[in-house]
Amino acid sequence: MAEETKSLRQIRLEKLKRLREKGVDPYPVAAARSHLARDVVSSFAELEGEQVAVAGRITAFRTHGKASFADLADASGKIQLYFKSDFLGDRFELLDLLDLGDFLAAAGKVFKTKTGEVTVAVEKFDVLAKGLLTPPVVKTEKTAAGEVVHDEFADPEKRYRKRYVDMMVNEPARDRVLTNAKVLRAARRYMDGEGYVEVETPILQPLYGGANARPFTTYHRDLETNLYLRIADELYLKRLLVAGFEKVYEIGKDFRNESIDRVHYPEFTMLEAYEAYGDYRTMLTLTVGLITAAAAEIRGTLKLEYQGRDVDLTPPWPEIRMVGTLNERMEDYGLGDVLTCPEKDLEAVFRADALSELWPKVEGRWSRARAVDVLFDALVVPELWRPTVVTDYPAELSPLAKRQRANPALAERFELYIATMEIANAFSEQNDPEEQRRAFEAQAKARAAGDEEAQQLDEDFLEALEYGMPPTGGLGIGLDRVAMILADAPNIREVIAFPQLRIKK
RNA sequence: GGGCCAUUAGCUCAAUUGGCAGAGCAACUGACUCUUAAUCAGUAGGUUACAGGUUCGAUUCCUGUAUGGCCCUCCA
Repeated sequence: MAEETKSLRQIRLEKLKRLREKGVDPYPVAAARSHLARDVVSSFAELEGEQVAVAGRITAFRTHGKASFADLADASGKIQLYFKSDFLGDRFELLDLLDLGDFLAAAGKVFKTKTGEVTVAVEKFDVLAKGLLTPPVVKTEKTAAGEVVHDEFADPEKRYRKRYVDMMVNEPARDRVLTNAKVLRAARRYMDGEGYVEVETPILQPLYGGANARPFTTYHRDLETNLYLRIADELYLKRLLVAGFEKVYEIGKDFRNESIDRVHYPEFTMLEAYEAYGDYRTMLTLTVGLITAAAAEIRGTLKLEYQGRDVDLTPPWPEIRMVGTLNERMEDYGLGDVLTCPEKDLEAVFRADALSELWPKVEGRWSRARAVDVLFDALVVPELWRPTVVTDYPAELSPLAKRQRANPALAERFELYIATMEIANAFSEQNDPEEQRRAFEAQAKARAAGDEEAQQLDEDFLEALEYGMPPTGGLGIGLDRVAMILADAPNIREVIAFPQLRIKK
């Protein structure tokens, strides 16, 4: 600990000691509170002249000799306190022993100052928790142009490492985490309202499946076996459809052992839902309903701004066909259809100057489907700003989905993109055990060829399918990303309360 | 894994060509009984991320390391 920190802390320790010498308990068990800060302000008309008791953290002091003002912040907002020696007598001197960051309870009459600020004229106050460390002092100035933040606690590393300090002093940081909580609540409310049953399936799994990703591995001592942290809930939720459940959903963390960037985080929150007798169109209706309901509930509008650009969530959302759109975009290369053209021609496209930078993405694990996926990601996805539903994915990229009857090369599947982020992914779920086995075997082949993210063959899941699973629509929604959109968060870590950083040695 | 950039007081940031490391906020002392980035006067606070190198002299130039950010790569 730096010398300077020690001395600031030392000063506070001495104040703590002096409080105790004066018979003040700096850490009492409980506090009486009659009103939230915001409610005192909003109900001023009724509360003027009435006694209130508020409690919170001291965020500012403005002393004037025998009178002092302080700002007291609780979860609802801020209220100004007015300490006057006439009201407080000997207790007024205790103010010298208070610091920014301390928790305080204060009781007194509500009034409005000369300058019009709703304030509590404190007649009695109690220390609730003495702080020993000095929080960063962030001040906001009200100007004609709006609020200006001074000395903002803004260093990304400090903010993420001491997230409780970040959220203590930066209200927007707190709000983004709160928005995440609201998304969870809105999603549950919507799914429950649609008659879905919320279930829990294993996080520790003997085999991982349901997505293409590298897992985290752990070891169970008593079972004497390696287990994986799930990368998806999918295969267990489908077993529940075999079991006789018809509408199930799960909200939980999935774990994928990949790097962190603006939109990816190794433990992220996924909503998965499965509906018997539904298909991917059923799940699209559900997705639109859930996301618009969440936006309306949390933001009060469907017309949002994300990172300075308008995002209108008003349905219907445009639909584009993945392969069809790509074919249009690739007309200059004279391929015709990327799914049926000679594979050599498709490969040649990656040698063309304009696309040569994409070659490393397919080199070494070439397949037509992968090539199509890479091209779509590079050429089309960056343009998908407004909510866009993408259909007609190659079946090969969708091993857990049913094939389209009219065109077996394509899967019954959609992905939803908003602000170029993949938000949702849904299929008509494969329920033919033999088709499913073939798809798994193709994955096993890709795996053997070096694709570390290809899926494993899950015999128990296949056995479950052999008992019969009804035709089913399935859906996954990345809830952190929904929260990003609704919180206007530039980075997925902003909506996560305690994002992981490298351990500092 | 690769490229670029950053790291100075508790917090936010300066420091000219390589020449005594500064300011605001916070803290401390004092003044002030309606302030709100309160104000005014004063005081204290530093291993310039870490380890080396070049130099009479390094916050500054060089090398390495650590951590972080952004952009690539991979996952949703």
